[in-house]
Amino acid sequence: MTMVRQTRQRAAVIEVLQASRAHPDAAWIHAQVRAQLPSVSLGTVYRTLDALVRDGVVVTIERAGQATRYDYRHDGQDHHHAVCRSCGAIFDVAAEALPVIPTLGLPEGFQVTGVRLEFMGVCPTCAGTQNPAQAGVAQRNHH
Amino acid sequence: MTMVRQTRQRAAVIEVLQASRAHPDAAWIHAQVRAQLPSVSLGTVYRTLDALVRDGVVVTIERAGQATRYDYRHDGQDHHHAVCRSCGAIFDVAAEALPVIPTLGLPEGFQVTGVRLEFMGVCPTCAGTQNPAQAGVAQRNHH
DNA sequence: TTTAATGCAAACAATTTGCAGTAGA
DNA sequence: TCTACTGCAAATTGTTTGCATTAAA
Repeated sequence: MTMVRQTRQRAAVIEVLQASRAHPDAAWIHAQVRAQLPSVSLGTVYRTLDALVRDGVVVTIERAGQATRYDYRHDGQDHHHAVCRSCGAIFDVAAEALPVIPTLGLPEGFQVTGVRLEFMGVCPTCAGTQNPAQAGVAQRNHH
Repeated sequence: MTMVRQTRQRAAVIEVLQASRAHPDAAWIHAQVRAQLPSVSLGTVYRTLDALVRDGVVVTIERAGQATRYDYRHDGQDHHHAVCRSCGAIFDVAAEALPVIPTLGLPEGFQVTGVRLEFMGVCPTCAGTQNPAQAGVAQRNHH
């Protein structure tokens, strides 16, 4: 039987994740965790995040060439994202604001474990400016 | 004024894209293009694909650590995807099968240019087998 | 004790970029 | 002609992996 172990580093990663709604990436999470446990490696952060994603506790926003952003599902609440094409800022969109998406048109027998909905577009700041805002983890909802 | 030029390599990339509904990645597209124009570089393929994505002609499916898959929007028709977590197979889901998604709950002033909807889950083949199918470009809708 | 989880560093792979040369307009 | 586009190769960068060690159960 496989056995999942409760470790200090795993707890730290989860804690950082829960405390942030800024859609952090692995490197940022790593830095935060190191403030508590200086010896934790980036590899461990990645492995822990993978496990959390598999468990459905954490959701990812993946963009080619850019670091994956991780999003803790607070209270198991579903929500979706609006991603600015220009500056990379990510905004939360409450799932309640959207209708339940029926799983029609799927291949016969496909078992859905999660739905990912992303609105691509231009955020208010970038829409109004010539020079787009700088993307970053710290900066969020920059409007 | 910027000027977009019609080049042989760009035409070849578009042609390959239009001919395939298998959600190919850049390397596969490159190989196909080279069958016609052996000198075309992978860099050019990437640059061309980027332009097509910007123009909204092509849609991407991005997964961390894996190659981005490119999907030509035939007839400008919107459609979404079902991605198998186990083998990576990608299935098309007709947009008609889904309700129009209202853009409520978005940040004030966010201009939506595209919606990306992905059903994550397990495909019929992987659900029924212990050992998952091999993911690949050639293999599509393996049920 | 048993073996999952870790830290470290090296390996990998996808994508981007600088630059000199090519070819559309 | 003019300059967008190309090919090439090197550089980046996010992510994964092998292995000896540590620590949770």
